[in-house]
Amino acid sequence: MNIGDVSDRSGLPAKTIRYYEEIGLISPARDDNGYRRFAEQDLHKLAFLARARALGFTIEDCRALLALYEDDTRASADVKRIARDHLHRIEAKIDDLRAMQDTLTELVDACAGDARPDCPILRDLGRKA
Amino acid sequence: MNIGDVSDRSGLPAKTIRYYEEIGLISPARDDNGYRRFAEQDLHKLAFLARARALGFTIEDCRALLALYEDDTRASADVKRIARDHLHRIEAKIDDLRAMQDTLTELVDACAGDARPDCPILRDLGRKA
DNA sequence: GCTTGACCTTCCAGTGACTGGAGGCCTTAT
DNA sequence: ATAAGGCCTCCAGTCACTGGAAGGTCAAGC
Repeated sequence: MNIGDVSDRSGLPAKTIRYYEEIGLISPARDDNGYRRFAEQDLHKLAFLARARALGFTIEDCRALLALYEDDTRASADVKRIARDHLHRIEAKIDDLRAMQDTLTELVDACAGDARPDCPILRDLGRKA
Repeated sequence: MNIGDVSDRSGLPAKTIRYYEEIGLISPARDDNGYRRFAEQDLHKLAFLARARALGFTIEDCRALLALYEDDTRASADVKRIARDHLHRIEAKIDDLRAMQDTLTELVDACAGDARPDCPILRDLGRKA
């Protein structure tokens, strides 16, 4: 398979696949013409990475997860720790965003949104702390 | 006021304040020795920026909001549009994170987290699509 | 007057995870 | 033979800072 094929089958842009090779997540073989030649195993790794990234894991998390995935002697506790830490970060992020959402919703609701200059949003942003 | 004073009073790191000058959000005066000299008005702008950033507005949103803030002939509709668009992006982001949270919670709960290699998290990531 | 330490300055590089584009080689179909 | 499309590398840009190096300035204490 060339890069276009694995791109289609993994859903990852070719650019991203090249980037993953550059940072050492995958190591596809090369044909004589310099083209990357992907085996099924490479595709499988890319699909793994695509799903891990879709769940919001960082690249370094992905690197660790992939290493564990390929290590038959792993302890599931190591996987779980990575996932739980990531889950906590997501929950913290949600909390932050919810706080912003609450404030913004109030402000947007309070703003007339007409041609007049008076605006509770700007009043809030410009208030003395 | 020197940069350290406005940093303390606005809560923004000195580095960030210099950066805001570099990208044209503020234009503090300069003393003969080259030090930035901040007026109360500069501090007020920085506090405005700090609050807008804390609500998650992008720098370009902040630039637009600041321009509206200083424009007596503004229409509140323009402010409201920026805020509402931003609110929608936040809500979309929350939805994305919640979906991740749901999946991750399931996976973490399903994983024993012990010394054995068997792991539902990795099984999920490595499943054939 | 000198030193010390806390400020302040600019400039450069790095972050994360790509993404876009230039310039050029390779393959396939007409 | 040529044109289209796929592949290659390398460089730059994204966003909003952040860290650090190298050096100028200022106030206090000896």
